[in-house]
Order: sequence, then structure tokens, then C-alpha cells
Amino acid sequence: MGNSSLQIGEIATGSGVTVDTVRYYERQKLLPKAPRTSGGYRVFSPKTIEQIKFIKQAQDLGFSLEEIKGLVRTGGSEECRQVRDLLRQKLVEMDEQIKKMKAFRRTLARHYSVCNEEYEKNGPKAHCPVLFEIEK
Amino acid sequence: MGNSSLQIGEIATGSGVTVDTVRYYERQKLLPKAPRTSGGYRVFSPKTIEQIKFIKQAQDLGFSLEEIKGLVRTGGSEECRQVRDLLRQKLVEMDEQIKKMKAFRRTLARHYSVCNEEYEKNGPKAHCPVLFEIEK
DNA sequence: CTTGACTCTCGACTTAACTCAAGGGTGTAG
DNA sequence: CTACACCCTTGAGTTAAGTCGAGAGTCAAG
Repeated sequence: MGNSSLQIGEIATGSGVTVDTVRYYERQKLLPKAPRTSGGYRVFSPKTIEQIKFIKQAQDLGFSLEEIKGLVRTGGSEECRQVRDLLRQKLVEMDEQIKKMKAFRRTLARHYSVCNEEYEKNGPKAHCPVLFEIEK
Repeated sequence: MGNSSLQIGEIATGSGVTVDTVRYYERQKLLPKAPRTSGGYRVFSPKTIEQIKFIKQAQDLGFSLEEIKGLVRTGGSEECRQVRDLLRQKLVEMDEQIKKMKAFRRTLARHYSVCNEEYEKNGPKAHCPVLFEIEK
């Protein structure tokens, strides 16, 4: 039974966001409503830090907060099947996304080598052939 | 020598954006400044459509317009080496991104199977164990 | 030579996801 | 008891990437 109640500033620094963001996430229902002390201070459990990291990670991958809310269902009254179905759908979407990323990576790699060859041949003043310059 | 001059509406429908967006991209220098007719209408070549599709594709993968501008260098006066270096850097970033996507996919997949098992066991009223509910 | 569809600019509005400022309470150390 | 670092709410501001409206010009068809 370690000391497991943190205040908002500790949550913020622990998870790499600002206190404003933590409050914002609570308002947006991405985090459960934190209980309060008699003085009105929010009280958090340490796992809130992990929750925020999860949110940030998903966000970094292009999920909107609205979508993340779906992945996270703070409400608790949601039925398990709904969450499960949403997760399955997200998995499919991610597979597509990964595929697209790889394809785009190949596109960029091709641009890179065209660009590189041109540079090797004509030096720094080369007329860059990438994309919009490709249009000859 | 096919007919190769389109007006903004054709570009827009051809690339799946609005005319406002095309003008916006021109203002933001994501597209070269289109020449005008005597009447002031912009004149585009059909490859503008491909250029816009490229932009949209990159954007869909999480690049900001500012980053895409870097990949695209409408200016023409840029040195080839700079573009090449930027491309190389972007390739590295994309590799990281793809790696992260795969890791997150695994996270979601784990959530999915936990969720699914719970559902199989306790039916639709199951207490969903995913993430924020994991904190039993 | 008048429709009607299309285009032009300019400036204001929108949405997402914060971010900040003002004005005021809380809590603990000295 | 008084600093001082925290915390609170409310409401306004910010940035990115469009989106919309007003008012006006262009151009092919009839």
C-alpha cells in the first residue's frame, strides 16, 4: 500500500503534458473525473500517468481525441462488445494505415534516389528533379 | 500535344478537394503560382492533380502542410542537396513511425483479446477490462 | 446582349487541441 | 501569521487547415 495519490502537477510532469492539458482531458472525458480533496484539489492515482501516455501515443499516430475517447470509454457503463468491436475496427484501420505508410515510404525513397543521382551528377546547383520539378 | 490546360474547378474535382483548397494551397506555396488568362482565371496543367494527390496522401499520413512544403519545394531555386537531405531525414522518421504503429497495433490487439475473452465469458454485460477499466 | 455557370479577391468564420491570463483559494514551512 | 508554491474556475486567445459569404468579373451558349 504505497502512497498512491498524486496531485495534478505531478501527473503533468510525470506524463509530459501541462496541468492545463490534464484538466482539458478531464473536461473532454478522456480521463475519469478525478475526486477532490476538501479543498477542491483533484486527486489522481499514479496510473493516470499511464493513461495520459496512452493517449499521447495514440495521438502521435494520428488518432484524434474523439477517436481515442472511443478506444478508452471512460464512462464504464459501456458494453464490452461495443468496445471490442471498436477495437477490431481500429485494428483493421491500423493495418491499412501501416500499408499506406510503407507505400509512401517507397515513394519518398524513389524521390530520394532520383534526387541523389542528380546531385551526384551535377553537384549542388543541380536542378532538383523531385516531384514538382519532375514535371518536365 | 493533348489539351493540357485546366481551370480550377476541374483541378478541384479531379483531385478531390474544393476550389478553395486549391487556392489555399497556392497561397501557402504548396503549389506553384498558376499563370492567369487575360481575364484573371488561373490556368493549370493536369499534373497539378497529381501534385494535390501527393499532398493529400502525405497529409493523410500525418505530415503537416509545413512539412510537405519541405518535401515539395515549389520554389525551384532550392539546392538539390537540401531537398535530398530532407528526404533522407523524412525516410528515417517514417521508419520510426512505422515501427511505432506496429507497436501500438500490438497494444490494441492485446486489449482486443482481453476484451474479447471477457465478453465470451460474461456476455454483453461484462465489465469491460480495457485500459481505463483495467484499473479494477 | 443576356443568362448561367464559373471564376476572382478579401475578409471573416470554423474546428481541434490546446494555452494563457485574471482573480482567487489551499497548504505547509518558517 | 505570512510567504510561497500549488491548485481552482472562467473565459478568451492561438494555430493549423481549411471553409464560407459577399460582391464583382469572365465567358460560352442561345
